[in-house]
Amino acid sequence: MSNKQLLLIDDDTELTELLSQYLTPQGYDLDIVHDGEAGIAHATSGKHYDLILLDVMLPKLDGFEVLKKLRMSHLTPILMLTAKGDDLDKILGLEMGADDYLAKPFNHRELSARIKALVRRMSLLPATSAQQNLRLDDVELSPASQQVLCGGQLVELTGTEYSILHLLMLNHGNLVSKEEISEKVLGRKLAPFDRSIDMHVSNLRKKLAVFNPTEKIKTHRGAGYLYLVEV
Amino acid sequence: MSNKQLLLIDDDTELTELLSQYLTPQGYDLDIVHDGEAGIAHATSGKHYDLILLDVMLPKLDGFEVLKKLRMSHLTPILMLTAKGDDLDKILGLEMGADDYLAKPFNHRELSARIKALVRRMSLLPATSAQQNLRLDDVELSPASQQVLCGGQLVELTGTEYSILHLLMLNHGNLVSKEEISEKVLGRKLAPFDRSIDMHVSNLRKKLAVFNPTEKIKTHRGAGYLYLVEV
DNA sequence: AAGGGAGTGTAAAGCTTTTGTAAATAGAGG
DNA sequence: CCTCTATTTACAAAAGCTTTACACTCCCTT
Repeated sequence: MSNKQLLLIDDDTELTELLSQYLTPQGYDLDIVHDGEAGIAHATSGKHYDLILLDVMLPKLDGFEVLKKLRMSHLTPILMLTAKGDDLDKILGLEMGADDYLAKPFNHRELSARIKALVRRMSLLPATSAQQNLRLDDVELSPASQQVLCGGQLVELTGTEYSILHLLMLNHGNLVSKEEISEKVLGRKLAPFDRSIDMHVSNLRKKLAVFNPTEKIKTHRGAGYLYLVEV
Repeated sequence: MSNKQLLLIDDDTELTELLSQYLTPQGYDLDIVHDGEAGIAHATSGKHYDLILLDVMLPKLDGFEVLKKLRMSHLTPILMLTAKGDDLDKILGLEMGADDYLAKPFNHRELSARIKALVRRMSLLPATSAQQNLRLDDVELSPASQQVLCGGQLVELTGTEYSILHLLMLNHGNLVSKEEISEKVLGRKLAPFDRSIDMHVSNLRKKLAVFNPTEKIKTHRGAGYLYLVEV
């Protein structure tokens, strides 16, 4: 299982065939689908992908739509491919959350190098922990299903609550500022009188307290929040 | 959150000037150097950079050399720029550890989008809790969680108390004036009859004494405070 | 050695800022 | 239109910072 798992979403079967032949010998396991809906289905199926190669021109759901939907829940690196050499496409793609962009027709070795660079970058850092289940005391969070169990009981969280809990748990024992939560979870800068984070944390505490009244999220006034760990 | 710190290494002053004008308003702080050696010097100076923009054609030490040297010790994302649109160049750069590669002349918006993508990707990773814990005798201070343990027990400090203790511990054995405390911790000049610092120090002593009655903060009348260390 | 001013310790009060949370509102997706 | 979430609003409560007040201490002066 040391092979890197890639998901290729492209309707050009000639190209996918070629890439498969090219990338497989280099130590990649390639899943190939030919339309946007299938792409989403695979990417969210629970299987872990190290990288997603995403074509822009796709049947059913175009690449940008796929990107947007995936980014709502997944942080998997995405490299976009497009037939158009159009700059606007690039910029849109990158600003919407893609990690890299390559215009067709591309040099296979460049694609390979870019894949390698992205995978290397991601694996150098504890980013993989973002995909792993997290368990702290009686709270268990599973990124694959986006579910949280507290003492074995399912806790019904909204997407945002889940993301905040995930961020806090990833950084357990470390202070996480509201600025950071806002930028990483809500994707925007924290505005002066924005109380959203407070509300989400409040709701999160309320939901967790149903199963275990022990306070897990500590407030550091003026600084942020901290997920407590047993010492 | 504060501005992202970029290091631009390029000998083309016209271009660096242009990029500076283009990127600064977008919320980046740009340090610019014009040769490879200075680039290495800056990158390894201890200052944290979120991203390094590196030209290939450089005086003294070319971009690939800089890349190779930097990668021996640093994982800072590197985006390479080059005048040649040569695919081989790109591949080489990426394989040597660059994270992205852009050929000149490039569209500024594409550069901006690629910078944003890299910075975004990096900042999604767990916060760098690089700051080191400080431990003096039985007092242990952890910058990551902004918590203080005394004899293994958590001491509940306010933000200001924590900051003052941090400052004193950093300068343990050295006198720290009230002026300095006021400016570094409270962010203002010490006013004539301001007793705030005295109060904070008083509270700090009181809280630390709960766990260990040994006096740790000594007053130097008319001069400041001093964190005592065992000899 | 006594007196007194300046600096310090600290309790308590006052004030400001931040946070918790219920409730209203806005918005997305059916 | 209904439902589920996210955000905004509003207000109370809490926490923290500063000010005030007064006792005490150091040290210089006489």
